[in-house]
Amino acid sequence: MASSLAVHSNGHASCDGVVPGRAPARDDLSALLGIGVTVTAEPGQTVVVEDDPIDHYYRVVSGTVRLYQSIADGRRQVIDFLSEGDCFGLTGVARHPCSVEAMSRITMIRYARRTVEAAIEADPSLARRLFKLACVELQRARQQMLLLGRKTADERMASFLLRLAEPDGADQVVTLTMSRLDIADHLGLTIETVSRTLSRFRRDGLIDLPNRQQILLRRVGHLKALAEGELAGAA
Amino acid sequence: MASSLAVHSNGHASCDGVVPGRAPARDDLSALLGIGVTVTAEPGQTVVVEDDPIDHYYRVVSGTVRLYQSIADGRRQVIDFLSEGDCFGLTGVARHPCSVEAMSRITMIRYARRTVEAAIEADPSLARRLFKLACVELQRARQQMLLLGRKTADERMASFLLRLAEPDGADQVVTLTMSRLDIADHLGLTIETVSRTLSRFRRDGLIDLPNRQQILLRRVGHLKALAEGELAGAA
DNA sequence: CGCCCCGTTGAGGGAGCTCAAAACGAGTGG
DNA sequence: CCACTCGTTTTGAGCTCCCTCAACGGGGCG
Repeated sequence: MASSLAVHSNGHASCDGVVPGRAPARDDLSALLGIGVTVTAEPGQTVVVEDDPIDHYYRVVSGTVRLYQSIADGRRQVIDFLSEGDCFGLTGVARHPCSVEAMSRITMIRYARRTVEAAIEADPSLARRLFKLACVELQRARQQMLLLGRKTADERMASFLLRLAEPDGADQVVTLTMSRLDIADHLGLTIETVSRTLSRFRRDGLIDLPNRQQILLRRVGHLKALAEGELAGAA
Repeated sequence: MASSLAVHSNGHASCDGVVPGRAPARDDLSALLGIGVTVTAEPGQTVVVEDDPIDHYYRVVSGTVRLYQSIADGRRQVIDFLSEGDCFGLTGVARHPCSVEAMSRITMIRYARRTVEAAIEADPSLARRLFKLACVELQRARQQMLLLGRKTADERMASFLLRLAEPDGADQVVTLTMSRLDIADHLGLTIETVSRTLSRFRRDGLIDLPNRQQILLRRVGHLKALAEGELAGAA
């Protein structure tokens, strides 16, 4: 299942602890690490396989990737979606906790694990920043645990849409970079439930669906109430 | 809902980023931080409230606590159970991502946030260790996401039992420090489903239930297969 | 044009939830 | 030692939300 990877230098690809760094800390590492190896991959290609030993650290330059875990019969949990500026493979554990797959044609910069460790050695403040990044990721993961463990399909969908929208505005347009299947596997639902829920949101005037990639949030307040579970017994 | 806390010095209590450190790194911090303030709490008392600003770092000395998140109508997701040697409140974010509640009479050592930050300043290697701790936590959180998003009730229960057992042996005795309700809220199930699942496991010879607090694992291999989702279509 | 993939919609079923009651265990007081 | 209470756990019966299975629709591409 692990596919080859279009790498500019050599064909090997592997990474690590998977602490995707979000925007706030984007530049920190790249400045310290200097030049890495540019790597590209095609949609569907596997960059990293779960449980592989960790050899590299990656930073996404363009395109989108998904982090996921899976079990025996193919069930899959999409942990997160990463895009430009996000990182993964920062190590704290020996083996990859997730597989990483390209969702589009992607470009990444790859650094050897030793390079990163040397940089940490050279600049101790780097470790602190990595720690903060990891804490933010942890917070995200825990919010997702609440979503997966205790929210209804409607609440999951609303939470997901609002997270994609991020900067709060009145009429938000959300552009989906992932398929319905990816969304389903991220929210612990089936593709049909995702589709049905979106359709019902549209009928109820919560959103518009101009096309398959875009969603217009019409009643953000209502969606927020839904996401927070405040409309528990409502139609 | 936030209750007072029996604190030896003053009555204030609050903490932070919640990176519970597991056994491997237990001693690291305490050695560096020196003496903290001893704090005790009674069963059911709230030590930290979600979204509170983070002021302290805690280390559990005795007893058990639960970390959880909750939403409007009282639904609750138990993130983790912490016991002797585990830590929480290591900061990387400004506000508590979880509430923390005592499950038994507990003793903790509390350090001011500044103390911890000064220690990090003094010994840069500390940040690296914190980072690794956070990565381990992240890995746990992600495994739980897979469990919550994609596993059946049986698989969740089996996974949970095996995680409590940890050091693999033939006939493992697991002692539960938490109620059925806590288990349910950790596994994203109801108390009834937890109870029914355990009863069925007993009928099927997978476990014994000598009393309400103890579980004897009889067929560990079978439980493992269940936990990994390898018995997807079996009775 | 025709194929294929993805998304949508429909009908029916089942795993787990809800509501309800009984069983159990621990603590308390007579 | 027993009677009583109270909280937790177990068990039962019915229902619901979401899943499964299946068919249809539409856009992209050869």
